[in-house]
Amino acid sequence: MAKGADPVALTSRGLGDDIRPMAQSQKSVKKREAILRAAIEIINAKGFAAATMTDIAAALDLKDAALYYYFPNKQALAYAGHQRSLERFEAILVKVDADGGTGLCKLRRFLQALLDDAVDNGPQLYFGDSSYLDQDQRQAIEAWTARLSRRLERFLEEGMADGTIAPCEPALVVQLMVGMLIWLTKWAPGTPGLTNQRLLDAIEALAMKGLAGPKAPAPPEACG
Amino acid sequence: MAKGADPVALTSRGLGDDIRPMAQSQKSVKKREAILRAAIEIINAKGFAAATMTDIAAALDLKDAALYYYFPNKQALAYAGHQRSLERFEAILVKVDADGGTGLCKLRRFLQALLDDAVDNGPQLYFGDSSYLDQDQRQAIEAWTARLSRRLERFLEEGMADGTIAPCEPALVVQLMVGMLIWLTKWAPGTPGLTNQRLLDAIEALAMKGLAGPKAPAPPEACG
DNA sequence: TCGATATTCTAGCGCAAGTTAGAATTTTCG
DNA sequence: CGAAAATTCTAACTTGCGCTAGAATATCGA
Repeated sequence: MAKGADPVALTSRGLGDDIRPMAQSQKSVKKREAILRAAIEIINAKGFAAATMTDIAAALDLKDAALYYYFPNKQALAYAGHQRSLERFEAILVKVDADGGTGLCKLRRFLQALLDDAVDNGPQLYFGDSSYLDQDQRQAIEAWTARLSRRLERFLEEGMADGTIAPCEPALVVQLMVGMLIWLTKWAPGTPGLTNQRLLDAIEALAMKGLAGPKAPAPPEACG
Repeated sequence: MAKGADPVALTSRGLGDDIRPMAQSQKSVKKREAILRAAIEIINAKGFAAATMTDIAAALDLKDAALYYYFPNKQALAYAGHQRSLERFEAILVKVDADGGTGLCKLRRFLQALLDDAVDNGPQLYFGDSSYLDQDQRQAIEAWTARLSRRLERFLEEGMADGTIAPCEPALVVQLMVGMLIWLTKWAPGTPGLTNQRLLDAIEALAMKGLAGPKAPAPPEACG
C-alpha cells in the first residue's frame, strides 16, 4: 500500500540512501509546506472548526482526501501549523535577542521583523486558540507560547534596567501587545493600502511613545 | 401549539394587556438573558462553530432543544449576542462622550468603564469574527462596529486637536487598541489575581505614557 | 384543585464534515 | 517503453450537531 510511505519521514533521511529518491521527496516536502501554509491561513481566518479540509484542499486545487497523504488528520495538520508559526516567532525572537542592544531597541526590532515576516509568510497562528488540540498537544503549544512570552517580558525587564523602558508589569504589557499582534493577523490582510511602515508608525505612536500629548495632564487621576 | 407563543414579543407589550401575564413573561425574559449571556461567553471562548447548542444549554442545566423556545436557531442566538455586546459598547461610548473632557480623558474613562462592565457582564463579542452570520446580519454587525470604531477615532482626533494626544493615524491606532481589548476578553478571565486596576495601569503604561523610558533614544532610527 | 398556559424533555431526522479504502492517474527511473 | 512508486481521486462510511415534532412536566390564574 503506497499510503504507508509516510513522506514525513523523508525529511530526516536515513543513512546510505541514494541521492535520487531525494528529488521526489523534496517535491513532496514542498507540497507539504504549501498545504501547511494554506491551512495556517485558513484556520487563522475562519477558526479551526469552521475551516474544513475541503477548504484547505481547494486552496491548492486538491480534493480533501489528498491531504491525508501528508497529514494523518485535521488535528495533526493544525498542530503542525501551530508549531510552524511558533518556530518563526521564536527564530525572530532569538535573532533579535542575539543582535543585542537596549531593551527598547530589541522590542522595536522584533516588531519590525515580525511584520516583515508576515509579508512573506502570511498570517500566522502565533497565540490565540488551541483548545481544539488534544491534551498533550495543547499543553505543548501553551508551554511554548508561555516561554516565548517570557522572552518578550525579558526585553521589557532589560529595558527597565537600562532605562530605555518605563516601569510596568511586563507580563501584562506583553499580553496587551500580543493582543495587538493576534488581531493584526486577522485584520490587516484585508486592509488595502496598508504598509508595514504605517503599522510600525502606529505601534510606535501607541506603544512606544504613548498617546499622551504635550498638554496631557501628568497624573491620570486628573481625568476623574 | 404552545411553541408559537414566541416569548420574544412579550418584551414589547401591546396595549390593554392585563398586568398579570407580565409576571410570566418577565421570568421568560430573565431566562432569555441568561441564555444570551451563556451563549456570549461560550462563543467568545470557543468560537461559533465549536460552541454547540448543547454546551450553551448545559451551562444552564438545560437540554439543547429548550433553547429553541427562546431563539429560532443558533445563528439568531449568536446575532443577538453580537447585538447585545455592541449595545453595551456603544452605551459606554455614548456616556463617556457626553461626560465631556479632553480626548485623552475620554479615552481613559472609556477603557475604565469597559473593563468595569466586563466584570459585571463577563467577556463579550465586541468585534472579532462574524463570518458565520449570513450576509445581511454580518453587514449589520460590521457596519455597527465600523461606526463604533469611528467614534473611538474621534476621541483621538479630539485629543490631537486639544493637545492631549500625540499625532497618529487614528484608524490604525484604534485597531491596535481593539486588538488589545478582544484578546483581553479571552485571556484575562482565566488569570487569577488580576484586577481592573492592574490592567488599567498596564494600559496606561503601554498605550498612554508609552513604553519609552528616560534614556530612550529620541528617534526610533537610533535602534538600527 | 383544576384547567390552561408556559416550559422542558425525549427521540429522532438530515446533513455536513472528517475519515478511510481502494481504484485511477501521474511521475520516476532503469 | 514499462514497471514500480508516488500522488490524487471517487465513493462511501461514521459521527456529531443543528434542528423538529410531539409528549411530558411545571407554573399559574381562577
